[in-house]
Amino acid sequence: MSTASDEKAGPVTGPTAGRPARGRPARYTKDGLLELVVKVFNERGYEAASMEDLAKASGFTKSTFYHHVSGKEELLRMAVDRALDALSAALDDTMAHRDQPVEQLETAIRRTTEVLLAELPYVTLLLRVRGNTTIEKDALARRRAIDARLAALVAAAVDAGQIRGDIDPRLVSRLLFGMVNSVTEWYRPGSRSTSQSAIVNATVNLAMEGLGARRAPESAR
Amino acid sequence: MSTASDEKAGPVTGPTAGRPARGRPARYTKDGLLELVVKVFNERGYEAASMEDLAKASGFTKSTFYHHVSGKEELLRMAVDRALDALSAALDDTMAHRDQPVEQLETAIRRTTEVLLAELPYVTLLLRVRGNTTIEKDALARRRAIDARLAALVAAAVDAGQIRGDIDPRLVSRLLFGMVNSVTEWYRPGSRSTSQSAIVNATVNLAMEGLGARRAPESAR
DNA sequence: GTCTATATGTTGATAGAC
DNA sequence: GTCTATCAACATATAGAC
Repeated sequence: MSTASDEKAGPVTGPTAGRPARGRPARYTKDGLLELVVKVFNERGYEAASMEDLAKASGFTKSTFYHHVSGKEELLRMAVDRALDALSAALDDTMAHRDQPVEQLETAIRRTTEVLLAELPYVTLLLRVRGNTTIEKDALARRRAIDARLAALVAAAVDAGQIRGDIDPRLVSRLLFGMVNSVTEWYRPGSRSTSQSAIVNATVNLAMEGLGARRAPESAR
Repeated sequence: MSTASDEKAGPVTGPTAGRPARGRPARYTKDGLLELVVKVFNERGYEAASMEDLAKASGFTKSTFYHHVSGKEELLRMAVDRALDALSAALDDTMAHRDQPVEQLETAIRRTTEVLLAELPYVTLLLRVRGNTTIEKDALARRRAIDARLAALVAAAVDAGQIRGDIDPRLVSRLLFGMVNSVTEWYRPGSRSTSQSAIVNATVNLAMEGLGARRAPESAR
């Protein structure tokens, strides 16, 4: 549960085979069970998803389900931590290369979008967290830290004169990564009409160049 | 409750004065009460907000509150309809002017952002609807219709050769209006640091021109 | 119009037999 | 490890006294 990609082992990722037989109904890896739980969280909403929903989706009874997991909040924590770890790692990696600020910014947009697509259910859940419990507030704090690093990247590129400086860098950062994050609202894996690489390239290109319209000199209104 | 802006009458928009007195505790216009309800929905989440929460926030007991409103779902319907009516009206207005496609698109981005800021709580609630009940499914259907009209505006501008055509128009539309909608995630009214007009201009300018970086000719990866 | 009291169902979580 | 049975708390919603 510590990092994003460590599978426990073996070929088992879902129910062992077909029907959950009685007596020995289903078997999951930790990650396999988490994946299923997050799917239900995203479909029904975290609050609205009951432990009975989760148990039924896994093929366990509610009580057996409790034997495998510690509680609803802990499931949420594992899920959002996975998203936050992946996003942080991508950003660490981006800033490890001492490129030009504008190149770092472009890489950050690209890598963030890639992580979002690779860890879609976990990031989706993370972005819907609104922060009542301690776990949610911790997740929001980690998110804010990431947002601050992204905003700093924008500011650095402005200071270097490599991108436009007529908009507040924090506002630019919010809008740009708001665009990136909005992908969770509609993308569904396996969509034949829109490949992941097309989404990544579109996000980067729209961020850097916009619609590319020739515009009349704008002023008031 | 039919349209977005019709106040019932009079100066009353919140509790009449100070403490809700016993026997005649509070008085709201329909819109005033809805505004308060939507505030609680957005703070706690629609599902998580109980009718008792809403009643307490209004100064009524739960039972009295039920005397004024018909139920939780109907409150949701009124709120999301208000957002949808406002967005539809802005789009109707935009397309009524027979400007160039690229101008219509720019106006749509501007007007949509303005509506989002003017009706922030209602649009925020609308954007969080995930669709289990009939009311939610109806709201999502109306949203999809609006999204389709926006995507058509993008496609028309591409066809007219006025904006870039190297990205699927539907993808462009999703990303651009995903950026616009992301404003609900962070904007709080009364923010002195970021005026509404600054947000609107930033949204339009970023959409049209992007970061304005001079980029190396891109290809692979 | 507002209240107290309650009907009816669901929630997250546990106890204990097998 | 899985089950049945059960818990206290809380949900939406209503009935009826005042």
